[in-house]
Amino acid sequence: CDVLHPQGFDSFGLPAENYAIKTGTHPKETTAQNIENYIRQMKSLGFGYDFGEKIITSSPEYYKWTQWLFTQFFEHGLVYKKTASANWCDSCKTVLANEQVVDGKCERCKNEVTQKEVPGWFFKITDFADGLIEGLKGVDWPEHTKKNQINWIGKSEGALIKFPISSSQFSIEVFTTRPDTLFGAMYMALAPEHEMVSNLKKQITNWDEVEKYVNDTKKKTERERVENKEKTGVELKGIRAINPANNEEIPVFIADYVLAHYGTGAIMAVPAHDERDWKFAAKFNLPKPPVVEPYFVKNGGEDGVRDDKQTIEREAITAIVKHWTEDKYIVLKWKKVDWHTFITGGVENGQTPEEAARAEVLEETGYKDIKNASELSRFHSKFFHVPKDENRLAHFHTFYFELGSGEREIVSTDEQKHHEVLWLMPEETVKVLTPPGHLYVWNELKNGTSAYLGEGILANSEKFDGMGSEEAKKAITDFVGGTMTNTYRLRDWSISRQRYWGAPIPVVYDSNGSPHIVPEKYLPWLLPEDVDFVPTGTAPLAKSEELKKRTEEIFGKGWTPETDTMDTFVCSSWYYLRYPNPHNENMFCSGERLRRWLPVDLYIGGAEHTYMHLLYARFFTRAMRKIGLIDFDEPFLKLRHQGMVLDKNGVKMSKSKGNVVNPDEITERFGADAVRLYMMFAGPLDEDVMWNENGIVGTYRFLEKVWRLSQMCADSAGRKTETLLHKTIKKVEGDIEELKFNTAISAMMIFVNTAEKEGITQKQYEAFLKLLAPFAPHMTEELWCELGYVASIHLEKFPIADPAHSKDEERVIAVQIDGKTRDTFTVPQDADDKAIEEMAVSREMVKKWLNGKTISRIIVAKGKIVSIVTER
RNA sequence: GCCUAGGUGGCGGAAUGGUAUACGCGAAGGUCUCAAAAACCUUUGAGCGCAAGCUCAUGGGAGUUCAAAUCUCCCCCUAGGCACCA
Repeated sequence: CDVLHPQGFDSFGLPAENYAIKTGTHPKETTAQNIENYIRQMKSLGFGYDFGEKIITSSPEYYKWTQWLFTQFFEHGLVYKKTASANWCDSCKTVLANEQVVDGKCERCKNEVTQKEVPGWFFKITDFADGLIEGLKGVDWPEHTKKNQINWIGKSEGALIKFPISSSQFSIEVFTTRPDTLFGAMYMALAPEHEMVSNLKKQITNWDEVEKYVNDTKKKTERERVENKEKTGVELKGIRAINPANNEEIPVFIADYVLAHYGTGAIMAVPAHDERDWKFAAKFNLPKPPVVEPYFVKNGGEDGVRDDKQTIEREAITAIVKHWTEDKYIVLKWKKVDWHTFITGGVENGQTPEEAARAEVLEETGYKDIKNASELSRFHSKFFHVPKDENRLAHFHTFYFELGSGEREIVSTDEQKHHEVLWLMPEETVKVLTPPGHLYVWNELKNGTSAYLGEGILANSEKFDGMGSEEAKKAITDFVGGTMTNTYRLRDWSISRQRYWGAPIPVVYDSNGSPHIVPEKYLPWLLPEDVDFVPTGTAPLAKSEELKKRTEEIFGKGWTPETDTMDTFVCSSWYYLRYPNPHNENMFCSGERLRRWLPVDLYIGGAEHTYMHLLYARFFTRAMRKIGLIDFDEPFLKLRHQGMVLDKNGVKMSKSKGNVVNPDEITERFGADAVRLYMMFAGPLDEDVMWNENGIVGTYRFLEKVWRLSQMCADSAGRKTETLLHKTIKKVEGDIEELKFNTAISAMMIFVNTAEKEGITQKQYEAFLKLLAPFAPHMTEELWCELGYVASIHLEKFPIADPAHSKDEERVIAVQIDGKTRDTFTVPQDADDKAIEEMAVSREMVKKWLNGKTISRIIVAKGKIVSIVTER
């Protein structure tokens, strides 16, 4: 079949620009030189690309279409302008990428970096969030890559709820995934950047403190806010919010753990059911009342809920009882069922739960001297009560009792029939306890109360008490007039860069400052060349007289050009659509060629592209389909990752570390084929490869053996060689299909080692050379020529494995006795399980090991293993 | 802190429920040689044993199974990524 295996150069970007700044050479020139060198090196390694079809993203021929796509997106409402916070160096007057910020300082001038609102163009990738999640179902990608993208997009289902600010006309909207916990909201927290902070300035009585906190936050990079473990914040004194569920006033804080760009930039804080809110509330002495009580449903097992049985709902108690002198606790071991529990029982009419608990302790264990009593958290539980033969939905009150002495009454024989009273140490208790609810209260007793994050049954929530979390989410949202909605952690894609070496954004501004796209007939909107690209604090393109003149000549006096360039990820988000038709001057790609070649069948790239490139490319594909430019949703049907090459200390190779290997030098020493083989042999494709020159010696020797083998071809050879040849063809073919080049090479090494010993015919040797040809293209071509062929070996068909030849006459059977391999023997290939079993038990070795034991079971597995199990 | 992927000889790795350590590197001994290099042959997980062979070993601990590097749970460590996601 036809394969399009193209190669291109993503040549815009910061590294090229930095290199140009350093050397004073225009990036256009260095880029051209580098491309030429790369192509030469790739050719010397025998890479079979068609370099006539190459793409260079920094060429006007290509970026014309990058710009054209921008204008298409613009016209279809997928582009907009807004300000967003970015790392800003006030000394360089420039935006910095996270990696250019070192310890909160600019890597170039060491000036302190602050967060600044910077205007820029954005692509509406969030419009496609659901599709980007759904689309992953239909593609053959590594599971972990899919998982990572889904987590990155981060869909949360929740509600928008408004909290009025008392004695003002304002209200603040929050997004929450847990509207069921609204009655437990004890404070609100706003991102320090939240617009309401300045709106409410007049009413805030501690403005100085608030302003200082806002300014301090600006000094933190988002990363520092993330890594800060201690929760900080400042209360907005003089401001109170009203919890719309119960109309109670709660304090309002600003806190940097709340991020402006997620949700609404404001949260309702429920200390009892969120870990961060719990910590924050603890620090600021705020109450933490629980409003959701844990609910455990037991499914499966002896005590799992059974659909065919009736369910009895009742109030219940459970009690943890501590020994009067030792650190031991009462656990009941049940007799009719495999249960270990604390003391449990029902609450009778007229009893308080505590009375019921005390009575139950007395009844079941006889102990009566309860010295200290305290109440623990409530929980709910649904399970099948084996002794009572019915499902139970029990609402538990839990108590902790400390005994004062061992004073005890006699326990009725009836109770004794049900369970045995054990006194257990804490570590034993944890091990044996059956009900999850009991483990939960035990944890609370031992480790103190903490935030309960799960769902459950509502309490302290007025008329919603007793409702399940799931149902309550909608009910409470409706009750306060909120709306159910989804939020994503994915943010819109900022594509503006204040740099020189990128595709100019094809936008001009009229004299009022309103943006207009550059019409198609003026594309490519060329990157001006009369620009000093050394950074001076103004955007490089703003310094171009030519660009200014061009804009005025075309659009009129007073019109000005956009001076930002595009993020290079824009260029790389659609290049695969250009590959089938790279020189088309009328379209980004003809419809015919799109249908012929796309989507991409197999895409190989590093795992580091999971969140950016791969997501952006998928967004582009979906956006272009929406516009009607293409007719598929997913650009890459099958994706596999390749690993990085590390130096021998396991460090990523990079120019800045000076640990890179020059392919020219290494090819000179070992030859391209040995280097290629080593790279493939060193490990699985998707794992990193440690560069170790000693390893190349191995593949070099292998190639020498292959060469020598050409002198050893005879008229006939052992049957072994023929069998192995067909096995090897099958193995190599399958491994290539699965991209397991390391094991394919291993199989070929085994073949050569065997052929050396067993002999080889010319026909077998020729078949082997064809197998090796894709791996070692140069040497196999040479040998092919020496054999007298005129046409290239690379035009030959791949050998076909003959199943009739790839089967051995015999196979080896292993015998395991009680799980240990004790003997092996060979049987004819066609032996059946019955015969194998009979042979196994008649073996001397097997008889010896079976000496005096009775066989209870014999398993013949996959015609390979006989497993004999004796009675124990 | 969170997400993802890993942890197998001296080293790179093989085996995805069925004889652990394929293949390669390195190392030791030998053949050839005046010598060396190259090449070739033998050995090479640990321990015990004259040997046949036995015991132990896939980060640690528990479990499921006739059988676990492989499946389940807990813990430890390493790498990569990260935007405290309400």
